[in-house]
Amino acid sequence: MPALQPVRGTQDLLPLQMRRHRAVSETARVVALRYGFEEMATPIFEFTEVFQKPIGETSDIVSKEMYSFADRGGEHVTLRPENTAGVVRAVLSNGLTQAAPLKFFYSGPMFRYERPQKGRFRQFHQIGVELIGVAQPQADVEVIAAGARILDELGILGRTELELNTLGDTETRRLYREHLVAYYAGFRDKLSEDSLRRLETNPLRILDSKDPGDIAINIEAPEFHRHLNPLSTAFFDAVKRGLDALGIAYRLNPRLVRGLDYYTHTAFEFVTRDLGAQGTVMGGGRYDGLVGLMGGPEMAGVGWAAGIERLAMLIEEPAVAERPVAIIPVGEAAEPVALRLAEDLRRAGLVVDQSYSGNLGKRMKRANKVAARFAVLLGEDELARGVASLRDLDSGAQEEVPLAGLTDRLVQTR
RNA sequence: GCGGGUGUAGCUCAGUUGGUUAGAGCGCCAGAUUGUGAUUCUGGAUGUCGCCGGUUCGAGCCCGGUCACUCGCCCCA
Repeated sequence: MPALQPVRGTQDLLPLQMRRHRAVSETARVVALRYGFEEMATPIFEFTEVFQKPIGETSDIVSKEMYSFADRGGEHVTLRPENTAGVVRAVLSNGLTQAAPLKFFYSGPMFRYERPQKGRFRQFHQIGVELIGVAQPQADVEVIAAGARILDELGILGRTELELNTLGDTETRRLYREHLVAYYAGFRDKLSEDSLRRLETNPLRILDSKDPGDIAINIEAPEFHRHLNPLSTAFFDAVKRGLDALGIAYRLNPRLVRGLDYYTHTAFEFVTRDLGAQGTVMGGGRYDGLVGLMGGPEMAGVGWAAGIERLAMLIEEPAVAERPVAIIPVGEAAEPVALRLAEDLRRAGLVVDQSYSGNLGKRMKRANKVAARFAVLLGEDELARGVASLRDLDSGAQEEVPLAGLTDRLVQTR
């Protein structure tokens, strides 16, 4: 039995779970389309450099979580750990910068070499939207609104809370970072090991530390909002006003930072308490500067990504699609008739289940197992009279229906 | 990468201070019912006790290692 195991951190999506995934990605796709985001897809692997610089050399993702390898031609490629960099690469590769604003929706697998946990996998799936080429705060508001709408249509908006913060523009961020490093430098002997490391890699992260000693130090740390320049403040105010106007509730969280280097201004996360340690269900923000960083023109951008597995764990069991009609031939002579009838019904759009062997009792059991709504019984005596016995499997009522009118009859009962 | 917990049938889980043929429920298969399912009754099959090694007369149980899952840290979706 322990024969073949899936690779650590990967999982099979059997029909039960696949239905949940499909419900999430399909709901998201339909809603995103209403907001004007068009579906697109990029390759699941790219040249390593596509991710390296944008995400940041010091980020956890690039420094220790990427599936990178040299292919047979010696090219250094990486399984995508996230999709924003890939989308921006596609924009540049296809010369789409002239067509801004660009609005994209995507859905697909991502790969990170992390320690698996509840709601955390090495191959996982994300849905996401990107709005590229709009520097106005309305874009942030629309992107967040689309996310909230999707969560709402999935029936889980009430189980999440929107946390909001601003990272300021590039200038603000650079100055604040300098202040922070200067402040923490005075506590080198008191900071936790993790935070000492963060001081080198991403000092903003120290603000988010859970270490009691760090928390004490953080009380006196320079406050970010005091370093925001007027432009950044005005931008953030406009985003908040927009959300207020739409009635989208949020909680300001000055400690909310993003793991990826390319974020500026708005940062947000929809979090839940229902998934243990992996509370973030959707996260994103503004990334002005990313397009330029990747070699394109200076171009604004804002977007989010959400984990399909995490969302799938939160939603109600999706209803199974349409219940099938079970075709049950009795005797050799009925087999070809049943085969044709099944085709006719399918052509008419009905879901049809066929049984392959066994006596009538066995085939009825199968019909029951696949949750068939009706069973169509075709025996010698029915054939002789050009009829079929139509059995309602819920009520048990059974009647004879002329074969010629069977399709119409079943289509009407859908 | 660090710390804790758990691995027994397809699934959920019992299994006494180490003791001889390892159990239950559900599911599965068959029969009661050779043209009528989901109910009921009767019967049946299924295990490298996660894996490797050690201790012991004897290991599902104790010890070491390993793999997987899981919870927390880290990080994030």
